[in-house]
Amino acid sequence: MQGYNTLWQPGTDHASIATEVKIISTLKEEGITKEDLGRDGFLERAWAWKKEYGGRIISQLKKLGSSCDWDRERFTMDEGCNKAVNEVFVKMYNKGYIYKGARMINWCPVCNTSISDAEVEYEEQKGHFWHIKYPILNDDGSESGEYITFATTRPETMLGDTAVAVNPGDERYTALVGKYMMLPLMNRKIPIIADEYVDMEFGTGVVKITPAHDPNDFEVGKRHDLPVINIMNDDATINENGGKYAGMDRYEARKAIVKDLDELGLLVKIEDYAHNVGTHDRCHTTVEPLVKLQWFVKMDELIKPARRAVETGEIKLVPESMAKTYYNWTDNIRDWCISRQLWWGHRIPAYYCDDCKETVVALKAPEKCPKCGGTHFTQDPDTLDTWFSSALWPFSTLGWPEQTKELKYFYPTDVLVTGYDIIFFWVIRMIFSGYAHMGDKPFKTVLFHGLVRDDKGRKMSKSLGNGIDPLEVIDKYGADALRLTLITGNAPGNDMRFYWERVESNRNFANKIWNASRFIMMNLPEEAPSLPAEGERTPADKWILSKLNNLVKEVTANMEKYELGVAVQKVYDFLWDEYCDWYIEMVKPRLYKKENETGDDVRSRNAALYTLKEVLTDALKLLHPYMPFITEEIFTTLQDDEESIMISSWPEYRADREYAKEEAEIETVKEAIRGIRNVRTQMNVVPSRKAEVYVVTENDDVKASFAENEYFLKTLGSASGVNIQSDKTGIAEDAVAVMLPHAVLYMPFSDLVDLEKELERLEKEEKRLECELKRSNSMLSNERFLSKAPAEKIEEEKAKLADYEKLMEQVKKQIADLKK
RNA sequence: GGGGCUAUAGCUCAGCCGGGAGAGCGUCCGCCUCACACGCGGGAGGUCAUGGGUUCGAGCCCCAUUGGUCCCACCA
Repeated sequence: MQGYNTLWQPGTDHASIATEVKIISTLKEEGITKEDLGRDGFLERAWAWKKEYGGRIISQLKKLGSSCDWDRERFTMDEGCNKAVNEVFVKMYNKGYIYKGARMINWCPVCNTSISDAEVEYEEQKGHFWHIKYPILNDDGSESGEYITFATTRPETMLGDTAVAVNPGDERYTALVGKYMMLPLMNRKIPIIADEYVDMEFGTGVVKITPAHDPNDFEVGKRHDLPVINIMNDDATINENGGKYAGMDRYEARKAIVKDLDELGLLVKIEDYAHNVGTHDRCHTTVEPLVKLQWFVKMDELIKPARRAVETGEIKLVPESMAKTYYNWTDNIRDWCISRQLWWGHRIPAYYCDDCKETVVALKAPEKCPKCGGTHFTQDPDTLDTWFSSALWPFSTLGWPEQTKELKYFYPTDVLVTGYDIIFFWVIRMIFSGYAHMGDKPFKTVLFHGLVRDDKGRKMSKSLGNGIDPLEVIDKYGADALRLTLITGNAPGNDMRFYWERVESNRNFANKIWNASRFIMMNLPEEAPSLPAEGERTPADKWILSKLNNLVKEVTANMEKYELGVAVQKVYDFLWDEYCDWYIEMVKPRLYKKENETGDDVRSRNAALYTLKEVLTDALKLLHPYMPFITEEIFTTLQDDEESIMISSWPEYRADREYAKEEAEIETVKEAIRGIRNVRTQMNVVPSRKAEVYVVTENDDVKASFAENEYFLKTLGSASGVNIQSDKTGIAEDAVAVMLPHAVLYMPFSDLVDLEKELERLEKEEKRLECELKRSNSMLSNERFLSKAPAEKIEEEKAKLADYEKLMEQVKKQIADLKK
């Protein structure tokens, strides 16, 4: 395996709405608001709550044997990381990457706070569509007597209208574009403009534009340089810009305005209309879009190196398909609004002179205003977006801007493992921040995993109550089983559903390994077995070594390609099927001490024990990344050479451990045993009833290998005796046959077997072979296959065909014999 | 509205480079065989969403359609 310098970085905590909301709700129980506490008091409470909450988690982890410690946890909001955040903010501001600008935000008039898009809940409400008309003016300013009609769900916002828009392609209105109209009630002259935003098909194809109170209108207003007239106070009452409606609540004003328009004859009609309205998810008040000054990061330049890094492969995304999503974000990037109207977070290091309102951005509060010399400043009340500090995580947690030795060693790190849902929020921002402030990428590879959902495919959430507490899972089935469940069962970047059954089956696997290890340790002598001489290894020993050797090669390759699920599936199959179900069973007879032991018996037992132990040890190493606890426990008990599996070397592929001959030999024997078992089950033969087995083959190699491994047919195939011969001499005519590519096994079941059933079975086999022969023949007689397919594929197919033909011959002969 | 992901056994999912369809769970049959019943042995079960195309050959590559799902934006 390649070496990694990945650092398990300290836990961090960031400004977050969720935290603030949580704390506010705990305060609510005591009947106080955050304003009652004041900013400092609030932060103090927040810290206390955080510490208690975090402390609970840590004490649980400690119970599970973790060495984590609250004091060692480091928070981004502590002094060290706060310093990095300020440093970055000031640097970017001075370079012109951070600016202040107007932006539409969601405002909750009841909570008197701005809320994030994520906190806006759209609910369908029954409302009305008010159809209104505005009088069109002649060029000299007099009323033309013509009107333009449109519909609105929010008539009160007309007080802030600064235009009316139509689609530029809409022929109905082409002549009107550029003309002016009189805004009723306010007596303001406003233009008729053309903008793509307007949907010709919808309503009358006319939209009134209120840049200060609608996000789309705000964008339209920017494009056409329209004035932004704010008509509302923060508590959603009409302000002085609303003329005679000033002081009214937004809904009162709506009523009054509709009434007044009606009296002027400008209200065309009212229709019922159901539409989605944004509400605050906590108090369900209808949110009010308002224009406020916010801080922004200018993205067009900063994003370039981040896009290039993935393009050139300097940063690798796994799976690669995530690049599509990545580019979709980089190519449609907009300036990043980084200010949040919260208290729990990094406060923006911008200070305003109390006297001249000059803005000073600095690491510390300035003492003297550079413009007027004033000495009193007020810091900007806003905090930074969670992701602003998170974006600095790869280096801020390592002590930057100090050039610490951790920073030198761990930056850039190798792999970031994260969920695909935060490609935009976190991954992209870490990447561009890395290039901007460190001049280098933060990591070389990003490995994306999916999200864990519940068994119905829903996202786990508190409100649904469908979350799974990992500690509960660990309590029931163990941390290893949970880890294995989360790593397997899906490909990188795909979501997975959580099933208790899967955890249980992985617990069963852990149990299987545990029992296998117990069996081996039971049999290990006081003195560790010694390395056997080459000749002391049986074909079975070499077979399992060869299998392990290939496993090491494949698993290593898979892991280096981050195919973690595929890799562990192979280890799982090897340990359970090959090692436990076959090798241990094969080796058992050699382990038990006999009465009159020869030196060969002792040496064979030693070889078996040595092989059992070495194969298990290496397999445990392959499994360790997935199931660290059980593998470490077994490893340290099983051997004394190394202190911990964590620092042991990763197994390596060895050319001298390729035992092709023995592998083929044992596979044939396995095939024979499976065939025997199969026949016995189909014939309903009780396991206690042994049967004589005849191996008929003309091939000397096959004869030799059956001779060497005949006792497996006795121990695993319930054979009373094994006879190896070249023809059917001395075998009952009605013996049951098992077809192998290079031999036929016969079992004289005459008195147990139903002849009809046996014929049925053979005819089924004949049918299967017919299909295979047909397929293989058609491939090999296809000229285009022969001319275009690679030579090795053709050879492979020819060999298969030969095997099928041989088997077919045997089956036909047996059927004929039985029919006699 | 924009952009992803996805469709394979009854269920949940693998399937690496295009070359005879796999696992776990469930189900059926037989077994408490001295590591393990959280187990052992054997079996049944698939038109790889649909329709085209490329190829000697498609679960895999291309196009279209339909269903599921997520992210972003949002309907005057």
